[in-house]
Amino acid sequence: MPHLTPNSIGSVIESAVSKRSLLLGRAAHAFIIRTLDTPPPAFLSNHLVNLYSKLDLPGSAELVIRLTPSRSVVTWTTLIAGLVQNGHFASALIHFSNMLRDHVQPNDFTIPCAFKAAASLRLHATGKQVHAFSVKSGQVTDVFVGCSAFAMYLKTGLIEEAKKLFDEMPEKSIAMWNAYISNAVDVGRPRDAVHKFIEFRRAGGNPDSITFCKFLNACSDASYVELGQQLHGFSIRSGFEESVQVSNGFIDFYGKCGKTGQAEVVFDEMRERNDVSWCTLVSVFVQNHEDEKACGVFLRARKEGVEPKDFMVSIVISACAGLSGLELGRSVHSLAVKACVDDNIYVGSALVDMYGKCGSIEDAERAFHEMPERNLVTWNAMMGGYSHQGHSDTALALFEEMTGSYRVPPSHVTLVCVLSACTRAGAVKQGMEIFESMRERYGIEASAEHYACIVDLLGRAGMVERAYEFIKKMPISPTISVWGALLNACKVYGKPELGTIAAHKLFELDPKDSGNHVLLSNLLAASGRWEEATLVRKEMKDVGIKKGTGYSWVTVKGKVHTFQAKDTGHDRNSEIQATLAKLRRQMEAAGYIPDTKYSLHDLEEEEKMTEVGHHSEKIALAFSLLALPPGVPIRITKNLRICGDCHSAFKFISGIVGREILVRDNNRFHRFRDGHCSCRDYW
DNA sequence: CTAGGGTTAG
Repeated sequence: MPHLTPNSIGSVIESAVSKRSLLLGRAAHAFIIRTLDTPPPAFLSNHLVNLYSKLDLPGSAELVIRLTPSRSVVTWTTLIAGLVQNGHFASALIHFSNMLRDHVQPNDFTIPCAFKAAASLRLHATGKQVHAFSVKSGQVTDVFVGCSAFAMYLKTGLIEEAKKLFDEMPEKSIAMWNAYISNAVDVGRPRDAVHKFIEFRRAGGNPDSITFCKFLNACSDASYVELGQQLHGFSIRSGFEESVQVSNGFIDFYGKCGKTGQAEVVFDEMRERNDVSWCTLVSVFVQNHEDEKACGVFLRARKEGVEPKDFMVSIVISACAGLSGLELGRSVHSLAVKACVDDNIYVGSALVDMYGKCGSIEDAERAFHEMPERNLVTWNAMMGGYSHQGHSDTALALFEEMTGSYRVPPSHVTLVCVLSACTRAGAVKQGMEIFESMRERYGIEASAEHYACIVDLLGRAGMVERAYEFIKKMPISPTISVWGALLNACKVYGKPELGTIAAHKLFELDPKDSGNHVLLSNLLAASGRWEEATLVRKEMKDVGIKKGTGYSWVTVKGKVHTFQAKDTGHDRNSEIQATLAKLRRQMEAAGYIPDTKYSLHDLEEEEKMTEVGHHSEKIALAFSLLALPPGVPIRITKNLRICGDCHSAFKFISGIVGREILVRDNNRFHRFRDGHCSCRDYW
């Protein structure tokens, strides 16, 4: 490289920075040391500081600074800006004061960095000092300086100071409006954000891509669905159809409003996508419980060569949790290890959650213990896993450990886990005590979810009337899950009157749901109130509510086998039928009597018996017994709730064949072993 | 060679 001039070395370093190539940058640095005088020209030192601070090697950058006698404002600012960009806010502030001690005056590039660092650390006193400095030097009126000072006051919560600054600014850049709107969204005041946007438009402002993104967040947070849709037209007219960020914002907005179809349309129509586009679409499907679609988009992304980063991996793992897809979950786990993202706290928490929901508590524990750091979500996931699997005592012990020795303050999610663990353990007294001390001890206001837990707690313990009295005294209006818990208890303990009250509340709140009608009708039938039961069925038919088709599925060697009731379409059908017949004989010998009230059709008794014998979960079980090697636990997933007859049949079968049977239905998890189920009181 | 406001999650 004989012809390299200092100027061209500068360009080489510049390109190393833009390509983020440390190798190239180090080569240039070595070349400088070998061929040029020490110290090199000041501008080359600046280039080197820029290189190391952008590539997040602050130590090397500091070293270059120390070896540069002619440190200028640019040298210092380059270092500080790099530190801020890489999130090292405290060192940025330390170097800001080092710079002052070095008698170098900050310019209007330096001060915004200092404001940003102070704001990110919520150091309002430091922020005020920087502000005072910029007033004295006359720099506040600069649009960048003023805007960053304004943003600092917003972030540190000094709203009055922020407003004063806003009004005093001679020229308001769009960044100032964006900072305002964005802050309103961040502090949970989306309506303020919307009002500010309208004020901005009245003042003649034209939104840019950042305004659109933040405004969309405000729309979804405040459920302003129509406003967001109107904005879609406006954004296209303003020429933002090509903006990847804005399109990503619309995908997210439509997803949060439950319009997954629209979200997909926006995604499909994008000419260019980045990995955020893919992640957003996957998470849209997960948020709306369309986990299969989420996995489908993920596989498509893999095919298109999108790198599996921590973000994507954590979302896909939660999709696997929703599907109870242990095999797929394991394969995403190994992908996470290969991509070196399994150390990420989001990924780790998602793994704990996934293994817990898939019924593999040992894997959940392993993932939990292997995590380098844990946060509240990690603890919640582990506790949820234990509680879900019926290990109530372990869940409660973990709660003690978390709040006691680890001093992690619980969230409302934690308390839902704890209360449901109490329910499973039948610990009424303990559960009530925790519930009543929530506000005082943990500063958590009980939400409808917590009330539902208590109704469930009392209901499952057989105190159905007390549960109803409890609902009547609720200070907030009871939700679907509250009445659902009561109806469930009425079903278990045969309380047709209360059950009818609960069910009718549910019909109002959730008119399209078929499950509640079926539950009430079964309850009435079981209590001998045949006419009322028939009436509920008739009502259901009249209003046009259909019971969704029930599916059960199992995964064998990575292939998913799906079954419906009375399914005869599988390749191994004749073997399946033979297994079902054999199982029925063995069960009957052990004392099993088919419970025909779970047959939903108007048939003769004999036919009903045959029908319940061919529910999708039984077929899936027969197939699993054929297809899986002996001793391996059988995992069945069902999109509806497992039927009561199948539930008792599975208990018998688990004893007869000596196998563990794990069923994940759309309500809960069942582990059948040695003639028992982990949910004991459920049916 | 240096700057403000910013899209995705458990």
